[in-house]
Amino acid sequence: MNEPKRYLVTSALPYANGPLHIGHLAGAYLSADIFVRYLRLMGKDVVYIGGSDEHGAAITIRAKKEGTTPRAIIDKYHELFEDTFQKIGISFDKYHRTSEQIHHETSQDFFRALHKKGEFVEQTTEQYYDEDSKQFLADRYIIGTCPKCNHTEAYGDQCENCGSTLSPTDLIEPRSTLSGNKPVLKTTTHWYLPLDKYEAWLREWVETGLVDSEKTHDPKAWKNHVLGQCKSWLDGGLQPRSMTRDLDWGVDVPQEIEGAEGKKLYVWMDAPIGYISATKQWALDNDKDWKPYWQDKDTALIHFIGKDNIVFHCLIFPAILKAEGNYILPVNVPANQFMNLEGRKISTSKNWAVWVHEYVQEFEGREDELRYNMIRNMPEQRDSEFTWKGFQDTNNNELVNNIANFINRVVVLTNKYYEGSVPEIDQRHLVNSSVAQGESASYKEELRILFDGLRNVGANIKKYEFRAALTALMEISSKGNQLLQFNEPWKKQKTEPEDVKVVMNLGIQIVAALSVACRPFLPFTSDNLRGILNLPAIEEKGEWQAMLDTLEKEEAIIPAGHQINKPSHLFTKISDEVIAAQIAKLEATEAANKGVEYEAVKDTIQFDDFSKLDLRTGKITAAEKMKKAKKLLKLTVDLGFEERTVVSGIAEFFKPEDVIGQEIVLVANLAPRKLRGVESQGMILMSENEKGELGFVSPPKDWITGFTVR
RNA sequence: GGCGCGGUAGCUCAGGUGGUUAGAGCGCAGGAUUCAUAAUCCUGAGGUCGGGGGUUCGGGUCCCCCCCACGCUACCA
Repeated sequence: MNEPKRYLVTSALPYANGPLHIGHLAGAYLSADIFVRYLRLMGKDVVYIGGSDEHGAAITIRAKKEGTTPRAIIDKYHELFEDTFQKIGISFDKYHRTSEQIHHETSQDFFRALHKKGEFVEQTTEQYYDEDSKQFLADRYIIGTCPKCNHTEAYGDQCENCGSTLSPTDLIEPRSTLSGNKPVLKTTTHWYLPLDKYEAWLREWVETGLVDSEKTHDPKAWKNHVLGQCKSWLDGGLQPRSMTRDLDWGVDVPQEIEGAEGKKLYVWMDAPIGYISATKQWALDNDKDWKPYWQDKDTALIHFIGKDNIVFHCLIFPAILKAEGNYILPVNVPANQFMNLEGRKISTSKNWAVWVHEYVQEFEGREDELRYNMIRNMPEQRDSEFTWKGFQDTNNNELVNNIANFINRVVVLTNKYYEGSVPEIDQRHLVNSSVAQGESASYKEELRILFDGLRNVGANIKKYEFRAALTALMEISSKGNQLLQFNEPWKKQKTEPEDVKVVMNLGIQIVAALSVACRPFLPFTSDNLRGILNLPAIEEKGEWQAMLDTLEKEEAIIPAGHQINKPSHLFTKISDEVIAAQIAKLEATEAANKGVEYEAVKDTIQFDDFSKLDLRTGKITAAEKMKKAKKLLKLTVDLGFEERTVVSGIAEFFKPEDVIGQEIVLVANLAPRKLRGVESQGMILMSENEKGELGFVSPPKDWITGFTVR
């Protein structure tokens, strides 16, 4: 494949429902930011797109819960996202939002196009409709009595009391959460994308890179886990997926289409199109044409995402793009895995996270320090881990001791020996090689080493191997330290000043190269370093390429005679106290999470209701693991007067051999139900603690089985 | 249960198509050095490459089985 003419790079749209944490950064934003900054530095035509994902039922439900409007919620998070990204240096060309008019129009146009081409399959089903509110009710907007446990507040998709997965029509006495009225069943039509029909070409595209016999990407360049995940879905057989929902918050299905009233686009149809509408807005703002970026075969489209989004970006969105017909498909989807925090999964709901907006506030001016650690531990091939101790170590050992110290040494010596003026050199004077101790090297040979080092950084970035690229960057700095160490200018200055000039000139060239090469990773440091060197700020317009061109000719990047500024420290150490405070913050979270939360007592029932239950003491006499089920055990329960077979979801906590002989309480008159092909005749009472662990509710030891409990 | 990515030095991780004594950074030990934010440089110790079989002259690398962690999915009466 040829070098693309232009690049369109996207980062996953964060959902406007909670703040950004370090996992987001490490997953989809830093990698993309490094990539696009590098491309810009190489003089490439690149547009980097992001935006807030502001639709979907979760936002409406949250608004309802907090007594506010969806609009207020999305505004709050959109502002927070924009501010946070800007402060941590994610260099979007356009950070947009899906609530904008242009986005609604763009996604509706997409829908129209697919509808017109007959790509959709229409399917009509019966769903609940609220006649007062005049709208169909999403599963979560219907509550009623659970058919399984008789809980009166079960949702249409799930009963939170017994955990059953439900469908709204399962509910007894359903009522609308909007009006409280009884909803009526009404037919509704939805538009399905027949993914099953696209399966063949999707498979060929993913596995070989061929679309309509044209090579569009190299599958070997895709990550293993991305290919594996795609193949897993393809092998499982793709199902038609509804592209519309009966909701009141989202993009309207184009109203001229029959039956569109009250219908919204499915968020996973609407959100990725957000990349396109944001590109349109960028083009309007900058007087450009958006179309080549999405429709020209010479454009490389790259989606940076976390592993949870693989199926949408590698199968569903490409299917939508191809069905429309005018669009290119992504050349790569370099999904990252997840980043854990101090040994545990990051959890927004448990507040187990390092929030980026808090970091930029508490560590103002230390944005690059977090970026550095995130990149160094980026979960490129497998899950990785952030620890505050590790953060301190990488800062103190690598940023301070290696790179900042090297730069400081060069700047201090240049000021001391030459009053800050880059020394004129005589190239006949050789230096001790920075890479082979004891051997000598010419000025030009050392420039070549620097050139190779820079190329190595760039090559790794283009391969999406950002950790390796960062290591390559640090190697340049390490070689700088070696150059000084092997040549000892502080000793030779008195005896061989001409040799020292060559060494120090090289030192300055390396520092100047670092000011460009660190840019994708550490943009703020790049600015600071340019200031120390008294060089113009980087605009990310081909500077890296220009530098390579110069070095390839074995010429200096900074000419002799250039005046640099006084030294100042680029990075400073982070103390144990600062780290301890952050760890204490996490420990406080942990302590707060440990506090026992009691569930609210349910609605009062009458004695009659209770007496409907027939509870009996029993004893487990046999137990075996159910095949093809992780959580299920098949138990035989002795009730004295009869034996029952009960299937129970306790396999994660109890081994079959451990529960034999266990005395239990059984709901003996629960309607039987088939589970994995086995009829379960009753339900064993279990108590669940705050960790979700289960324990038996038992009668006294050696109690007689079959007795009633009341 | 099915499918998928992983399991390599104390820690974090590299190791296309099988080939001599398995690598890096941090940490640790010893030495050199003082221009620099006690920073830097050199040397060294440390691994039965998750476990067990197999193919091969030769396996971290290929095949089979098992174990562990994570993700997707089914499943908690």
